[in-house]
Amino acid sequence: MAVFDVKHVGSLSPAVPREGAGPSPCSACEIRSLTICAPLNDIEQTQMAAIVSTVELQSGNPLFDEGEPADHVFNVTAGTVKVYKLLPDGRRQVTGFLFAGDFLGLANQETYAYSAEAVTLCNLCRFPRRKLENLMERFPRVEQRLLNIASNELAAAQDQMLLLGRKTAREKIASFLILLARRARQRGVNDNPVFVPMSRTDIGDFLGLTTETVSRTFTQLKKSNLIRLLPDSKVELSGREDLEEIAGGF
Amino acid sequence: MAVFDVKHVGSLSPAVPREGAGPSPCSACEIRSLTICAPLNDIEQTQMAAIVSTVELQSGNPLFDEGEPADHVFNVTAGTVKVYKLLPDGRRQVTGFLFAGDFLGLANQETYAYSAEAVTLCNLCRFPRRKLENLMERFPRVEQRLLNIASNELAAAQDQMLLLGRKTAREKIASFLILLARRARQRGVNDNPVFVPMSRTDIGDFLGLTTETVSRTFTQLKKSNLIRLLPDSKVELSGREDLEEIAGGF
DNA sequence: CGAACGTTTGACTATGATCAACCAATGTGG
DNA sequence: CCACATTGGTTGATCATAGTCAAACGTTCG
Repeated sequence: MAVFDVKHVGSLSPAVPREGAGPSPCSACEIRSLTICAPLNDIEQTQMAAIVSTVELQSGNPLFDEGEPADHVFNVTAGTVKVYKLLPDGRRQVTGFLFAGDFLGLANQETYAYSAEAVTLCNLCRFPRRKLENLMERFPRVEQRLLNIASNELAAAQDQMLLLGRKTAREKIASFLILLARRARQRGVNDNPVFVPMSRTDIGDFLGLTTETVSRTFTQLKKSNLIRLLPDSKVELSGREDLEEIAGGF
Repeated sequence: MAVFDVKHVGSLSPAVPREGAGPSPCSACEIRSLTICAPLNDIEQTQMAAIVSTVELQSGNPLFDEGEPADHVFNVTAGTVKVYKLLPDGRRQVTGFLFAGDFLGLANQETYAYSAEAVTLCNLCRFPRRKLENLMERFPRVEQRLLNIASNELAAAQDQMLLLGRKTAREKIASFLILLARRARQRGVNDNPVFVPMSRTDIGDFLGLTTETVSRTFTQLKKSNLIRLLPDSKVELSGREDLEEIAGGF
């Protein structure tokens, strides 16, 4: 029993023109510039559409688990996904939150090296790994794009190591809020108040803190008039300048 | 005044055959299978040699600093390099140690996002970023190789996040020793006793600990008969099985 | 209405940091 | 050649940040 629904977007065989009368969802894709499909022209896009399927994932449901065969890669088109690793005794490290446009599933192992789970209701494009690799042979620009994405992720990972290894709880929370705001801005979403869809536990597992410390630090920042907690998981960054300074470790 | 010496390996212009009578150092390269040059055939290798120069770097000297224009990428051929990021007040996070075969300098920014410095006497191959990019257009296998390397680094970064965010000092030190041993093994070097060329400060900055805690944890492991500290910066992993368990968080 | 869950707050604790002294090895200059 | 300084490492005493354990509160959902 699958925990998510899958729909095929294009025809399965490149020889057959795409089925139905309407255009493939890809041509209407509003976030293409953010995805791995960004460098494709119309013809190439059609070939991409032929191997892609869309996935809808309810909040809290797994996309895949660490150790599973890594048969697919994904592009988030809506919602928020978290990726994490576990220790045998249950300690968890969230290594990233993914939003619309973000790519997911890069690995050269046969199996996923981490688990992925929906934080909110999500939509994703799903590519069979093998078929995408074949396509990349023909479209080197997609491979370049992927290398570009990987480089960015690597830089983000290094920032996160600095945060985890050397920042205080206050600096971690400030950095986190600034990060969410920046990422919202990148995809053209309102960045103040910023939408914070994940739980205190998830935030703690991302920042190397406990939920209690996350909660305490939020109230502390609130009392300093640097943030305001609004309804619907929104946080107003009242003292954005100061938050940036705290986040930067000044 | 440069802190490192540079020698050109091949001719500067691809039109002119490589200078001198002897073969380029690349054809004698003992660690090619570990580097970005691995997928090159002889002809391609010659073109690569034309843009490469070699760098020797004394222990403690910088290769580049965060914020500098990222004009070159590097491949370590001998010795150990550390890469790190700093906070304004001097707090440091070492994000990685690099050994023979390791690639260095990936970034899509105009500037380096981190600093790199020699831990021991080092040799490196230096590639002008722009010229390598041009070469990659012609040799897509090098780009694939680079994507492969980036994927591996990303997986390693996620492991390190788990370590920094969720492991105890004891688990961090055990993980570190196991990591050094595994990496030594990968490049065909004796992995027990393992060579630990970096200082306690560097280890602490890599693991998110202070030098004192690193030192105390070493003595603690020593008293548990899991390791022995040998001369010449060697550490014997006496209880390797147990160390693996501790490192894994059991 | 009650159960379950996520969040907040409080009291106390523990892990690792800080501050400080000491030791061993290495290098320098008289 | 030896006194001395410097550096890296170890150990000790104390402290502070964040973790643990616990309780209460508010929301949401059967």
